[in-house]
Amino acid sequence: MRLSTKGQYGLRAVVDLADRYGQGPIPLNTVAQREDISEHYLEQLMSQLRKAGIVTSIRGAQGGYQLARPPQEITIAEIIEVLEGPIVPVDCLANEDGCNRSTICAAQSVWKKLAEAMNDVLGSTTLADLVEENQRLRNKNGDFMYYI
Amino acid sequence: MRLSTKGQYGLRAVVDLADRYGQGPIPLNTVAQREDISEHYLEQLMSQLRKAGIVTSIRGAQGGYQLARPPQEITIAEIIEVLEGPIVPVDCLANEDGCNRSTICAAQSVWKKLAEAMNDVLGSTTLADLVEENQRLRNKNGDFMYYI
DNA sequence: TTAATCCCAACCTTTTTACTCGGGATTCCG
DNA sequence: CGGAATCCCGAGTAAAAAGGTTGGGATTAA
Repeated sequence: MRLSTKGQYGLRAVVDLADRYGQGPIPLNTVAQREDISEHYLEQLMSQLRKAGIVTSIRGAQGGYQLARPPQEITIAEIIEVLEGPIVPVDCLANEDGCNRSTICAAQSVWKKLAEAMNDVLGSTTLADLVEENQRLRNKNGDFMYYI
Repeated sequence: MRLSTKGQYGLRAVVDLADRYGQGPIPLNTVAQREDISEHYLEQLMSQLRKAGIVTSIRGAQGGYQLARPPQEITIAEIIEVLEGPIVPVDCLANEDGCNRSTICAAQSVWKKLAEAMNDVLGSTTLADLVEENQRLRNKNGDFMYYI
């Protein structure tokens, strides 16, 4: 019932990008350092996110990654789905064919309700919400950021 | 983001017992056969559920397992917690100490909301609800059961 | 006494996780 | 133009978790 580090790292990295949206491409090594994630490993996650259209990349010197869309248009559900697959507690909800017991399995009803609740939360939260949360945390910590 | 088979099998087995609550102990092999689960593997799960006070066992011939309490007093959350650990999407919510980034990590806010939603669903559904659902499914399938 | 049952610990195989490694392709900058 | 900074890609790998299996011991009803 846990996310793997892919989902956790991936979200942190994307929030990091969201925090700097509009400031041009951010090289991966700075994200990796700030978030304390292995750069090479993070690279693999970013590759998936790029192919899914969540971030874009610019190669070469002064290159890096940036969000493909404004933070308020990217939900957490989208990000997690890319990195962890469909947001469902059991496989038989994800596979079109379903499990062979679906017509006789009461358990499925509770898994359906659970899947719905999870998607509600993750689908209604956007990166903009987390950027705002970050702002709030920074203020609370008296750790103000000065932008030039 | 998926339950392991422990949670899935375990719930199915317990629902099976709930369906027969009040009929005395049910031997494990009949549950295993009905639910199509390896008997020895299921045994390990039942052992955990017994130690957690969800089922009781009676040894010897004519023995078996039964619910320790009426179905309406056992939530799905309880069962899943025994078999899968705390119902949280990330470890840093489960460990008392939390992660070392907790004061600066916006991601945690969304994981908290998610954990809450999951616990709401699983904590408000009881085995009685699933027994009822089973009844409904049986009726829909025209598969009536006759009890002697 | 015997068959049915639960109880327990150890072992095993496969898959997944969480990386690391090495090198190639682009692009900016001086 | 050359070199440094980047992203891109595929393979390899060690450790952990998943999903069991095996074998035997303890209890109890009939």
